[in-house]
Amino acid sequence: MESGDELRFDRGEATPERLKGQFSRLVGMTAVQTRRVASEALGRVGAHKDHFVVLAVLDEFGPASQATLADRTRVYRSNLVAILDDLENDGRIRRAPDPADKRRNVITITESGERRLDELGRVLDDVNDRVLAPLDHEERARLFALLGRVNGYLDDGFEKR
Amino acid sequence: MESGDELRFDRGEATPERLKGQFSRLVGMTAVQTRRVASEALGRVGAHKDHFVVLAVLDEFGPASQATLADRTRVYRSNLVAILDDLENDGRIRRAPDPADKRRNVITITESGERRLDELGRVLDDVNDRVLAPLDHEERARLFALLGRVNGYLDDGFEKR
DNA sequence: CGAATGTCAGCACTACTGAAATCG
DNA sequence: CCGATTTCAGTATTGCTGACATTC
Repeated sequence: MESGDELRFDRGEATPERLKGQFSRLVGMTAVQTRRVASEALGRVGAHKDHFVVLAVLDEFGPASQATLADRTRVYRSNLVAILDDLENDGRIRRAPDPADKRRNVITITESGERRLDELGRVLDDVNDRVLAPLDHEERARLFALLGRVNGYLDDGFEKR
Repeated sequence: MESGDELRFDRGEATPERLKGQFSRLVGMTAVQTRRVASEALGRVGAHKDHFVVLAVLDEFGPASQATLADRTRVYRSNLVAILDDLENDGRIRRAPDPADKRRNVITITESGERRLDELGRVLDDVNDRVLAPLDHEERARLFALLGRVNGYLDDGFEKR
């Protein structure tokens, strides 16, 4: 057996350590553990992952209907309803019927929502720092770039629904 | 504002694109999509993610009790039962009471199980190739190394239960 | 009429907890 | 008696589907 290789995912007949070559397992375990840290930290301030996502795209793209909000956040329209209920009850967003199209609601972030976004952003930045602690600045950038390319490819080249 | 950086996850006051700097979101979305491809491919041959994992560690570490098998695979003991039921019914493993300790079962992979392992390994290798298509050989190795370090850190430094 | 929108109800899957029964 | 092992029952969360009423 040849040695020296950091990791083996190349097609060998009977690979000794098959598990470590499985990307689905590696990325899956990392995601589960990262999610646990993130949702625990968010839960401590009474927030949910999607609260941040919705506020972030509202801040970045401006007011929008729930349908386009669902597209931008990748949160399903059906699940978005409860998230917006939460945010509305806390005064983080406004949900007003669109006069131009009575089917739609126009969702707008409030100033309270902007503050909340900053708060949640700090919480998640801290989570990032803790989870990515073993990597230095440059390595984190490389990891983001590589994962981002895989993710983008799965979105596009793999056909959407 | 400096430019030219591929991605920004460094702490800037009001980062314009906050979403793209969130590791939890990036790794989460990638994991979900990768899992979909993997479990679809495995489902086409009537298999489950954990079937492969269990067979792989049995092949690598040899016969073991369900408890140690659960530790090695990171499949919960409670969930492991059904997985072993499946594999046993298909003749992929043998489950025999341990004479030395009547609480335990000794799980052993059969020759049919070895063949199944090879088959599932090929299926998952193919999934890897399809999911990681946008990355060349070297980039895949880098991604594995980086993700592996984060994952290992979350296992150790973050304490286990 | 067909299509889009917000909403609700529910399903599937995964990760996880708790407890009972058996045995060391 | 305490602890470990297998098993079962059930929970929580997430991603996802389908249907319905309203409106374009």
